[in-house]
Amino acid sequence: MTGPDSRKVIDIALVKQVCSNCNLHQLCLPMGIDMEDVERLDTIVKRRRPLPRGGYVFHLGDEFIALYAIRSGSVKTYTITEDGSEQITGFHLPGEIIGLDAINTGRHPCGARALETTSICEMPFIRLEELATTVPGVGRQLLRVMSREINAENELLTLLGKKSAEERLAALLLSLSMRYKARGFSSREYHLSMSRHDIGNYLGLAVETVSRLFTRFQQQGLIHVRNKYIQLIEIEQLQQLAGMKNCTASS
Amino acid sequence: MTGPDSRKVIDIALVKQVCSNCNLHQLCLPMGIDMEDVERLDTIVKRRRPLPRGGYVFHLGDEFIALYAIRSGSVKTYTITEDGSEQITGFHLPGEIIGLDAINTGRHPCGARALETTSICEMPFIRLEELATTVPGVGRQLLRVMSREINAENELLTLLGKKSAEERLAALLLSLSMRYKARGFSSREYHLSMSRHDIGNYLGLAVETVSRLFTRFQQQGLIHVRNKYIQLIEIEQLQQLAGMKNCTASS
DNA sequence: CGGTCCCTTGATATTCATCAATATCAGTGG
DNA sequence: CCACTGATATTGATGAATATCAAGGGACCG
Repeated sequence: MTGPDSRKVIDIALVKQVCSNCNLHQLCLPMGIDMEDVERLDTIVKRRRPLPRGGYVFHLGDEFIALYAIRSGSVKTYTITEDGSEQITGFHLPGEIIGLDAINTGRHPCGARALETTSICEMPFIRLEELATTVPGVGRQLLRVMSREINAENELLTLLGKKSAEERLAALLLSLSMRYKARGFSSREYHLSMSRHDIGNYLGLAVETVSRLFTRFQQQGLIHVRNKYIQLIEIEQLQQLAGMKNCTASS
Repeated sequence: MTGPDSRKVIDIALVKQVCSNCNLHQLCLPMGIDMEDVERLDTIVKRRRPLPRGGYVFHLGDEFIALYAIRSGSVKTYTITEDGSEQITGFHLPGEIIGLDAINTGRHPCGARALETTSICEMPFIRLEELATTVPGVGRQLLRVMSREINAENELLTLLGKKSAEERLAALLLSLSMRYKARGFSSREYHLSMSRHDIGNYLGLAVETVSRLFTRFQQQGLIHVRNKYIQLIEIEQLQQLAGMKNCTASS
């Protein structure tokens, strides 16, 4: 740590530590904002030390101070029902912003925990609002991100309201696949950072059902799973499965 | 209509046609914005003629031009899945704002139809954004409204993911009750503007299940239903039912 | 190397959807 | 006012999807 090139190492680390150099530019808050303004955004973003698996980004009921962007790793957000059981409301990948649901009440109505070692960018909301008044693009983008969030939840609603267990799992696997792809990772294989339990919770299914579906999909040659590592073999068939169920012989 | 006091009648109608005099002030966009600024908001709000039952506020896929506030009546928003079936994503009462999910893509990812004769206020989004840059309160309130929407959807997610049919219906009835109350109507009795089919669709249940639950609740003396008119008799028991299921003899 | 959590698999139970028949309601026109 | 029509709602019988219960195997961690 004190060798001749330690300064250089630190420099590289620092360079990576700003929005303008972040490869998630196109997904995160800076999207559609020009360079000059991104630099102003940079001044208010704080980086926190990496969170271990299971660490809290924020707790349920915490006072709302900041929005959080995921830099690397993954996070689950969840609420707790009156009877004490947890409902996971989302799995979040790098470039996504969490905490938006706290703006309304000033307290976090959900909690957020890291599913693996995770780096977070903290954006104090007051500073962000200030910035929004001087930089119109920031306000606009903030609205867009929130709108996107509403869209995502609408999709999940449809999933939980109308779809079978099969369709739900296929949809989740494909959703993760597409989102990893958008982030420059493989869309054919990835690491499931969440437990089977979490998947079941999120999809409104029992753990056992999820487990059975994994084995069945594998037997059908659609996927290949080995613990947390998954390969999607027949993506098209999965899409069929996720989308339309009553299409065995018809249409 | 052409009697001596017709002018007065018209005047009253006109007076009611502005945000500053709207009794939904505390729920709608003007919430927390001071009088002066509300008047500026007034200048961009357009009132449309009342929509008949079944009329469209906007269609699925329509270009996004404006947000819409409900002035009176009620509206359902819905998406259509790939296989053509509809998923209702919300029932909306006076004071609520719809269309927020279109900001992201510039197109409405859901449709919106009146459940009964309904009056709507149209707020062109460009004008609203302009206003937000000059009046910070407007931008802040817009974010808050969106945040509230995300919260509402999170609750629905929990409902669809974890709760039994009984719990879901009880929760919906109570939600409507509370929302009517906040609008100055009775929380003990109200008019169900949506069909049983819509209720089932929204809650992820078959129509028949909804119907059976209504009769069962009635037999248990919890409610009294007659067609679309409903009275909540045992609100506390309904809350029990909506919240925690495994509490018959235990805890 | 032992403990604990996580995952898988099988047997059974339950909830709710589906199918089918009737009943009721809201219009429409005779 | 009444009969007629289609939409909407209720009710019963049956079945399928999925939860629950129970037990064993495997992975991860100190």
